[in-house]
Amino acid sequence: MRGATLKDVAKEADVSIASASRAINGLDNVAEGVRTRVLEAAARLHYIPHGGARALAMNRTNTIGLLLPDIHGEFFSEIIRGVDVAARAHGLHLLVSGSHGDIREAGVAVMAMSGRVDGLLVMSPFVDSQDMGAVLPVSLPLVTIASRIGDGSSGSITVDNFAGGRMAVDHLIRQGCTRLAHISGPATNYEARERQRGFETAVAEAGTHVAWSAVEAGDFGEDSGFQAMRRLLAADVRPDAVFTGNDMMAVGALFALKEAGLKAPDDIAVLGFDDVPIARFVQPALSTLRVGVYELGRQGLELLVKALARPSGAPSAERIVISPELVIRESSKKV
Amino acid sequence: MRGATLKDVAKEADVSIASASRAINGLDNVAEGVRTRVLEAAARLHYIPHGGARALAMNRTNTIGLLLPDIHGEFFSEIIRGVDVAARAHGLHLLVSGSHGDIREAGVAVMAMSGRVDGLLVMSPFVDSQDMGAVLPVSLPLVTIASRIGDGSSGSITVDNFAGGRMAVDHLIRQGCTRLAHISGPATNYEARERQRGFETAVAEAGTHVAWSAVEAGDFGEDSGFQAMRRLLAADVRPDAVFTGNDMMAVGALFALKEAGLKAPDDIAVLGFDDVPIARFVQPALSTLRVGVYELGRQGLELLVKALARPSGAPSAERIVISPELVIRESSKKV
DNA sequence: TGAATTTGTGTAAGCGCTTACAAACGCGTT
DNA sequence: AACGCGTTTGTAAGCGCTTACACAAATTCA
Repeated sequence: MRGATLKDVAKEADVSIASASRAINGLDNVAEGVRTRVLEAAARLHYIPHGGARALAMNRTNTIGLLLPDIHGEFFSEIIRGVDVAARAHGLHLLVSGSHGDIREAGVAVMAMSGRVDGLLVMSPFVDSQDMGAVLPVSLPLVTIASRIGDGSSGSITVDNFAGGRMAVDHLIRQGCTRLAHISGPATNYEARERQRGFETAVAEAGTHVAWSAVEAGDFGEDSGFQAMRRLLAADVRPDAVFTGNDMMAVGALFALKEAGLKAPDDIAVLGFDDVPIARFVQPALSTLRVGVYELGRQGLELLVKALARPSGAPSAERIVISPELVIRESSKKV
Repeated sequence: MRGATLKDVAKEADVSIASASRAINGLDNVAEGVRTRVLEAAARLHYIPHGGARALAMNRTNTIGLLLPDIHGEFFSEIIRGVDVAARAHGLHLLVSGSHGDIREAGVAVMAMSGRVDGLLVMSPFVDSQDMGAVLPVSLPLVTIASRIGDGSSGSITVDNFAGGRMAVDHLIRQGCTRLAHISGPATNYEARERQRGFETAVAEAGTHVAWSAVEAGDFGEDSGFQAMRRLLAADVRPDAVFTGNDMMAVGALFALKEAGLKAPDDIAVLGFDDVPIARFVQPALSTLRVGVYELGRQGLELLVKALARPSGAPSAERIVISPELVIRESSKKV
């Protein structure tokens, strides 16, 4: 049972297809009689407009494409939610594509979206995202989220990870810690690198306040945090504070601490990054740098909507930078 | 800079638009010379096929619509991920629409998807979802996830919440508990009702094994679990085991317990439902009934793919029922 | 060598919709 | 009665693509 088309409705109402279209879209240049006849016919036939066809004819899909690296965990759920809520407010739909391990895959996804979306919201945390520019269609308005794609022509919304790294060190020093360690995220991740850079910069600037510092490699996964903390504990000199590249690694680190019979924050203060929901529930509750992920998604979409509204020769590529916010819970509170 | 069209490519390669189409789509009835000429021209012009137009012409969008009640929290993130991974494996795209408070909204979303998707994956946990059938277009293949929409014509994948409720009671009794309480989910939620029904049925069947039982109302939110547990504790007779309609309420209940200076499982055993990631991290680690949410999404899509492959007069509406799995952690371990 | 294929290519008719344009129909004016 | 005007309507040309069909060219086979 193929759905009825506008042609069917027009025939049923005994008017031209053009009039039917006008009536259905509520244009005002239609006689009342015709309008009701068309609307009744449409109802009778269970007519539902064909979005695809309409999009083709109007050259507007009312859909935006959302490209994510990997839809895993609370982080992405929040991004999607932020984007979805904002999109819905603007009457836009969401074509989502996740799980892109690398740029090539993302490129394929972009191709496939071409002609189905009015704009693109892209999150690509890979360090080499620069090259992404080559893959993206020039003709589509684009906003990047927390990515390094800095081709300038696109809008972007990013988190100030560097500042976050510095805030972490400042906080830890203020708690009286002097031996700081950082468990870093994957080297291929731009955000992870920035956080680490913030850490290192702040440590360097702190001068004598920091007696010792180290960086241990992790990969954003809980277990890598666990392992890294173990290594830290096994070494000659132990840190009295550990700042991790994200919350999940902090959770892992907390477990390693417990395993070693140590306690946070008394023995070692622990500070995460992101403020995922779990952070509130672990023991001790995890101090962290909150990133308003929902806002990231929401504002990202708003930015894109603005870009869409602009005449096509979009000049001003707006940029938003969000600062992380220090959330002090138990795991880092020494005083 | 509008993107190049097939026509442009054809002109550039000096062939007919039909040949260009064939070359690009890799059909075999094209001379090698023509093929390379077209491909080169396409590359030169940065041609990207217009998905929308192709969909219209072929009457196949390679997109499936995903309708969710509300994209919140880990649960939905996992569903989306399951669906996305499976979709990608089949070369399908995902048009996602979330945050549907009620059926009317969902209906609007469905309309908007019409003509943009080949099939629909719907999750609508509302008790009155029966009526949803009216809203859904008859012409589209449909699979429901964890919903009550039982119009028979559609495939479905559901969780055996009733069985889960019974398993909860069985487990609690086996731990030696005799005074069982249930903190229920919202009455408007079909899954919540089934879990409760399982609880009540099992209690009734347990005869003298259960000395006392009660049901306290919650709404799936953490705080409602907290409040409900408080009420339970304030009453004359206290339960020695509490089974909650989902994990978040269990988490809230755990906090209420802590507030009252009581301990789980020693004073009161606590058992949740869902096995969200947080369950592993709370103190004590939460026992729960695991629902393979990722699998729910993945298999839901697989079901839909099967339905799509079937000739349009789809007769067999396949149904899958997943049983929850008891995950015993600390919060319910008395022995 | 001519007929019967087997290619390869172009023409054109859609897919379901919107929308410029022109035609048709009132209507009040002169 | 002829005119201009504003309102309704239908005709038709797209949107960018696929694909049935027809036709020409390059085979093959008797």
